[in-house]
Amino acid sequence: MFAMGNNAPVDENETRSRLLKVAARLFGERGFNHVSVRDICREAGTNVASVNYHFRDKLGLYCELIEIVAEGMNRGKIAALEAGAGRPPEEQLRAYIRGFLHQLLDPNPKDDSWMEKLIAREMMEPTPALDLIIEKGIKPSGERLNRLVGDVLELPLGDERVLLCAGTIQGLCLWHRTSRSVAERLVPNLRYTPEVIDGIAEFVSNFALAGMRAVLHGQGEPERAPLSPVAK
Amino acid sequence: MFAMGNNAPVDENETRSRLLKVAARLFGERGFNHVSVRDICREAGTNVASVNYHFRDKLGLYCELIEIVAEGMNRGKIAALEAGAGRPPEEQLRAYIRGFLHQLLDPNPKDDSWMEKLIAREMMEPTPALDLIIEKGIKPSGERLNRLVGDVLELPLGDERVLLCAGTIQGLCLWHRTSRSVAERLVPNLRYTPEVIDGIAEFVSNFALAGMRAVLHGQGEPERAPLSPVAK
DNA sequence: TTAAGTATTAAACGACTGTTTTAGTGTTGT
DNA sequence: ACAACACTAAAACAGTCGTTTAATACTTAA
Repeated sequence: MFAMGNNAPVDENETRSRLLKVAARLFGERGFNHVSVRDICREAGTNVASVNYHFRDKLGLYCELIEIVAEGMNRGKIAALEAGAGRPPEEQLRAYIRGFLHQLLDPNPKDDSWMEKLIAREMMEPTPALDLIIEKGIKPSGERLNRLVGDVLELPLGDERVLLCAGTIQGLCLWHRTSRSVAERLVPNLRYTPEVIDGIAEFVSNFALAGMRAVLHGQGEPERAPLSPVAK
Repeated sequence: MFAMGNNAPVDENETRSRLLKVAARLFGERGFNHVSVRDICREAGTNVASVNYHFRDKLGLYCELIEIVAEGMNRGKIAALEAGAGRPPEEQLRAYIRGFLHQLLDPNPKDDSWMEKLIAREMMEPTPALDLIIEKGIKPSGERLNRLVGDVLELPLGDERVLLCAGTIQGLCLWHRTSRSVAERLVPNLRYTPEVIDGIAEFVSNFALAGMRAVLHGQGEPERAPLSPVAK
């Protein structure tokens, strides 16, 4: 039943939860491939074999972590979305971008910002867990963004332009995460304070909203090239 | 054993140039950390020790490669820039974006597209060669883009909005490289044919030009947050 | 012809990786 | 008491990594 043979039973299986906690931090900081099982166990104060005992293998720990954190992230985002349900869609989109950027760039991260960073990592350096990440993290998050973009553009969700714009907005945000290491070298004394992140969010929002409207009204040269990725 | 002290000097030091050629391809495909010295030597048909003999170590080979390819890339970009010198800046910017995306996404890459992919990689997963990459690849390339953006916006090069817009355009292009692994899973049968890449370039150009103009004319809410990354 | 220098080779080194084995805890249900 | 169970511990395993060593062959210069 419960309280199985645990030697130091603080809560149900302390070792297991310590591993999850440490692994979440390390994977978020360095990514799956740059964290060894021994790193995790050393910081968790457990034996090297504990990961394999509790999670089958390293990837098992990683996947379980993804499921846990994805659930928390989605709950948080649904709450944020419902909080601004009445407001104009533009304003909701601005809030989305702002929240997204804070989770990606805040140097004092909350626990639930792990997923966003992981998505950024997994895109550049996919692991066998990419499918799980897409299903649990990217798809749910992307659907909400799609709906917001569709509201702003007053287009149905399935419209190709909505999908492209939503993807582009995700890209604009993730870009600021990806380019951090370079930005910090090009701009000395760069610090991602909350005010700086707000400024970036303001810029990205303005840029994106104008870009969206241009796509809607067919600005620039008339679009004649097929936008659909499925060619011909 | 046979053919130990291999002569057959086709050109000056064949082994060395074979290593460079193979390494360029493999590093471009998989990145520094995901290519082993043994991978390179196996495909080049040389001994494992050859990398260390000719380039001191793995990083030495990597850095020499960066210098070589950066030179070629910059020469190519200068040529492309001068070719369109007379045309309107908007058109030049569209050509820049289109060329950039083709180098990032073409599944049958030319030799000189290695640098662009490497920059995308190094941002997410920096190696000790990041400083060299910034100096030889990102800075020269970025300066030219800055000039283009400055021309389009009719602003001086040092203007903060120019730097931000140029960086954002780079991000928009690199995003399509970064998100490939996810895009290929979300959109089945996705193939980056030249026509598809042209369509993406068209979309990105329209989106970016509109975004730039919005930043210029202060669209959206009036900008009150400090955009400068150096806070206060 | 001899000596130096260049280039290539097989083999090994030491450090690290994820994982498994084996033994040994203590707790639980009967 | 005793077997079953959940858990932990130290050690070893098998593999990969970048790098080094020592021996060997070829070219070149004296």
